[in-house]
Amino acid sequence: MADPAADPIRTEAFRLHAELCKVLTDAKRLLVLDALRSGERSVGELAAIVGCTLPNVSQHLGVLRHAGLVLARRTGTTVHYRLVEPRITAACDLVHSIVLDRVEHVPFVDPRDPAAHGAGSPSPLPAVR
Amino acid sequence: MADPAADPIRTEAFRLHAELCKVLTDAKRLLVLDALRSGERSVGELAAIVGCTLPNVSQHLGVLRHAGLVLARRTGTTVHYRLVEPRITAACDLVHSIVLDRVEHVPFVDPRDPAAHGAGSPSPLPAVR
DNA sequence: TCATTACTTGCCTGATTGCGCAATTGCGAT
DNA sequence: ATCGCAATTGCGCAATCAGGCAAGTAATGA
Repeated sequence: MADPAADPIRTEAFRLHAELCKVLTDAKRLLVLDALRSGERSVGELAAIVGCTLPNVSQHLGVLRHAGLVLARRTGTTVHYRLVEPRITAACDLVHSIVLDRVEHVPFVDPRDPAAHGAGSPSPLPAVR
Repeated sequence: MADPAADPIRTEAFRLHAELCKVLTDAKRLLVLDALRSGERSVGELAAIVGCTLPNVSQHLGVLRHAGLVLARRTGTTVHYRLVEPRITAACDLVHSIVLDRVEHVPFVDPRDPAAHGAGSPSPLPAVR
């Protein structure tokens, strides 16, 4: 049958792929990656840029570090982070361009607006034909 | 200050970006997207390819459809799905290449192997310097 | 109309995730 | 040694998510 779902290393590759994508599912982590495009940043700087507490950004950096997307370098008491995987940046650019295309056509809706419900569901399902 | 974290539409863009990435955090959904590269597939076919139940793959297709990554076309009783966003495919290729590079250097470890612990954590933290 | 095939949706449960807060570590200076 | 700053870690809570199962819908054929 040559069932593609039965190939263990292929399955494993897609599992790792999904796991790597999980790292990119937080807006703050994406902001961190974006901030690191311009070069090294300390944890404190990143906390200020992202706009959250230092422990919080540190945890996010831990996730990114564990995933091998950033590298830490210590100087005295401060730790500087930098990007190590340019392909992630490229992938983020692609996804981000999709999002930007979409917000272009849908001017802007506040996600907390209770009046905007049912407006964000494309292609429900074809009824006939 | 021009605080980048204070720009609401920028923040919203990254929120949507993160949300779109959430769609890609399931191995089965990635397998579905991969299967659709070669053309349209019915839900039943995809269930067989991915190796799960039909309701399960249908739910995943619902997620992909809702995210605007696939489109459904009905013919009789069967529904055929196809890709609509080539940039997602390209982004997946990039991330997948990273994963493949990594499994190349780490032959293969079963994720359920209890003997392989602590082997998958790169760059713990720089101690000194 | 009734049965069958193909697919979708709803509901429930166990597992995961993000965040705030407090405690801790690591390092430099007094 | 001990104080202080930078960063990390542990813990508990609320929210989200994947998967299985049962029920519902849509179209075809008898």
